Order: sequence, then structure tokens, then C-alpha cells
Amino acid sequence: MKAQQRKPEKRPDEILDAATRVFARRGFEGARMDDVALQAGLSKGALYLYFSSKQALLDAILTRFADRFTNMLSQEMVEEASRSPVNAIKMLIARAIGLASDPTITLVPRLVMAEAMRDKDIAALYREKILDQVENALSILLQEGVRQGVLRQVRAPSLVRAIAGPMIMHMLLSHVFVKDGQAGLSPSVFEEDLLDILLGGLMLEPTR
Amino acid sequence: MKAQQRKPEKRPDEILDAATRVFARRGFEGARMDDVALQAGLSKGALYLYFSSKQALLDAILTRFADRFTNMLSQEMVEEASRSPVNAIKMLIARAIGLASDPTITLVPRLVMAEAMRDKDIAALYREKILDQVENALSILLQEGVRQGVLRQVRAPSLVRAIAGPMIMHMLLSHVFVKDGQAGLSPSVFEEDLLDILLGGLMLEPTR
DNA sequence: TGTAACTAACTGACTGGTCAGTTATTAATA
DNA sequence: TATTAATAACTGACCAGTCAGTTAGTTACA
Repeated sequence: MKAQQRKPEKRPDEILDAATRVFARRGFEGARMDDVALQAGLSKGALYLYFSSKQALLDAILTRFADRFTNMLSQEMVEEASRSPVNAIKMLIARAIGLASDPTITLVPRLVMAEAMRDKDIAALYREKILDQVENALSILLQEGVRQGVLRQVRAPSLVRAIAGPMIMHMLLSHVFVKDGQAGLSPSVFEEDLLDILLGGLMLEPTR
Repeated sequence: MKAQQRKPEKRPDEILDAATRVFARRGFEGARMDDVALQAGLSKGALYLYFSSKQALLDAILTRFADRFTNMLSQEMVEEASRSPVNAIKMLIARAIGLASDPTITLVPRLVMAEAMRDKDIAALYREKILDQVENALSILLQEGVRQGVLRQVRAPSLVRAIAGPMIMHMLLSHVFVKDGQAGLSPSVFEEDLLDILLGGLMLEPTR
């Protein structure tokens, strides 16, 4: 279907989708605007009618993702926190594993991880828009759990590492460092094990 | 000091050190061979006397790191495994946190994470040379712990995610997504918390 | 209804700059 | 002097961004 026959008002989102795929595959530097255009079903020139530069495209991808992410940390979970922090953590982990297991949803986080290494601005943007949000949510859960006497008292930054870390690792092992010809760890099995470890601990008879 | 007055036999390592810094800072695609040469105190042409291409430089960086890494998973730890798997895990985590906290040592893992996204070969190399090694070591620890009745029975891939994940996250938060003007989480504090969580569990009165 | 005028959306050839890799030459040393 | 190490100037491919021109769709009017 030719470009002019599709709805022009959808063009920015179409272009961002295309750019996300291409950037994730080739990296920002390695991606060519011609490839983005091809993916979007447009000519390169047309891209510049909607975005002023390659960098602007990257910024827009991140901003769009950050906005969407905000909606993922649902209100529902925050409410559950006051009732049962442990249940809220279970919900959070289950949902996060679902997201981390999806190759499409993880495109942007993977892209960000790669680009943040060389671009302080992107790192700062992601830090503020996503990571701080996660730390904040976990901090509330933790505080409530400690108050109710059901959770161990640890520092929030440690908790972020202990919970978000396994998610990142799962994402990397599932979509980047793939063992080919071998089925990855299934989300439900991982969920079961991770809840055992994080909630109950690795040791069977804790002595600490 | 002029290039010709230094020892030529050290040149390959010097070049790899320089390339590691430049690649980690700019990314592989974004790095310029002129910058690598400048860092190494050489001209660009001289680089090509030691490495046949930019890609060869990257491969050599990874191979050298993989070789060094093998020595880090010390024999000592494997021996401790049979005596006390729990202690061995404590040692492993303490050492890994030390490594993950060091901005120089983490240069290569950070570089790899960025490049593996767009290069299947690099991903496969790192998977085989590093990640499988880690999984193997943890698997042995786990097996022994379960046999002795001190560790919970979980799948090895889940354990890799639960233990290596927080390390990666710590590395990312310490060296990539840095909150500026704010001191990061200290390694010793993180170690204390992570051992509490992983070994004893988040819940104070486990019901599972 | 048919057609002429208009315009938003798009195209693809082109340009200027960048950079991996090469080569002709020079310096150091045995 | 012969050999090894290194340089600096160069080449050619590549690509972000530009722009003159095209196309498809819309409005105005007889």
C-alpha cells in the first residue's frame, strides 16, 4: 500500500515503530535512515517532514516509551500494597516477568541499555523517567511491609537491584544472549523459582 | 614518550586497553580508529600493523577478557563448595560485587552488553565463554547445597538470574545510570542486604 | 458533473563531511 | 646497511540531511 493512501496522522507512530525496530537491531549509530524509511514504508525525505533529525527520532522513542511505562505500574498495585505488601510484590514480579519475556516490549529497554553507555543524556532520561519510578514504587511497598512486620528491613536501592536485576537478566538471556536450539526458561517456571528465592530465601534453615 | 621508545612487544595489550576505553565510551560503531590510536599513543596506520581491522580489535578485546575471567572464578571457591555451599555463595557474591563496583573492570561487560544487542556473534561468544561458565559454577554449588539439605531446590537458570541479575543491575546503576551529585550504594552495604535477601528471603515469617 | 487551481504528502538524486583502511615515506636500531 | 616500527597523507565507500520536482487528493466554480 502506497504511503499516500494511508492515514497521514498515524505517520509519527508508524515511523517511531519502524525506528525502534531498526535502532534495536543495528544500534543507533549503525542504523541507516534509509532503512528506517523502508521499514516505515516511506522515503527518507518524508521522515524529515515528521522528525527533524536522527537524534530527534531516538528522543521521541524514549519519551513515548516512558509515557507508556508510567501506565504499566498500575494503580491497582499501589492499592494492594497497603493491604498485603507481599501480594503486591508477587503481582509486581509476575507482571514484570511477563513484560521481560516479550521480545517486542523489551525492544526499547534493550535499545536504551545499549545507547545509555555512550550517551549521558539518554542515561539520565531513563534514570529519571523509568528507574526512579521503579525505585519509588518498591520503596513504598517495602516501607509498608516493614511497618506491618512482614518484610525484612533492607535499603531500597538494594531491593531495586535484587528485584529488577533478575528481570534484566531474564530479558538478556531470553532475547540477547540466546542459547540457540534450546528452549529458554519459561516465564511461569522462572516466576515460581524467583518468588521462592526472593520471598523465602535460598537457605532452607536460615541461621542469620 | 615517543612511540618508538616504548617496548614494541607490549603494543598489542596497550592497543587493546586503549580500544576498550574508546569503544566503551563511544560504542563500537561510534568509536573512531584515530581516537584509539591517539589513546594508544600511536598513529592510526600503526594499529593496522597489530590488528587487521576494527572488528578484529573488538574480537581480541572479548577474547582477552574471557581468558582473564576464567581465572576469576577461582579454584578456591570450587573447593569451598563441597565444604559449605552457603559459604561459597557468600564468597562468590562478595567477589562479584567487588568486580561490579569497579568502573575499569566493568568496561568490557558494559561494552559487550551494548554490542551483543546488534551482533549475534558477540552475543554467542560471551554466552559461551562467560555466561555458561557462571551457570555451570552456580549449578555445581546448587547441586551440592541441595544434596547437603541446606539449599532450596530451584532450577539453575533461575538461580543465575537471581544472583547475576543483581550484579548487572548494580553495575548499571553504579556506572551507567548514575544519579549525579549523589553517592551510589556502597558495595559493603549492598553485600549485606543482598545476602539477607537471597539467603534468608524477604519475608520475615515465610509461609510458603 | 467536469475541470481548473491549489496544496499536503511524498520522492529520490545529490552534497558535504566522515572515517576505515592503504600506501609512500621517514625514523630508529641492530 | 638491512630490517623493523611508525607516520602522515591519501582514497573510496558510506550516509545524514537537503531540496527541486512529482503525485494524489481537495476545494472552487461554471
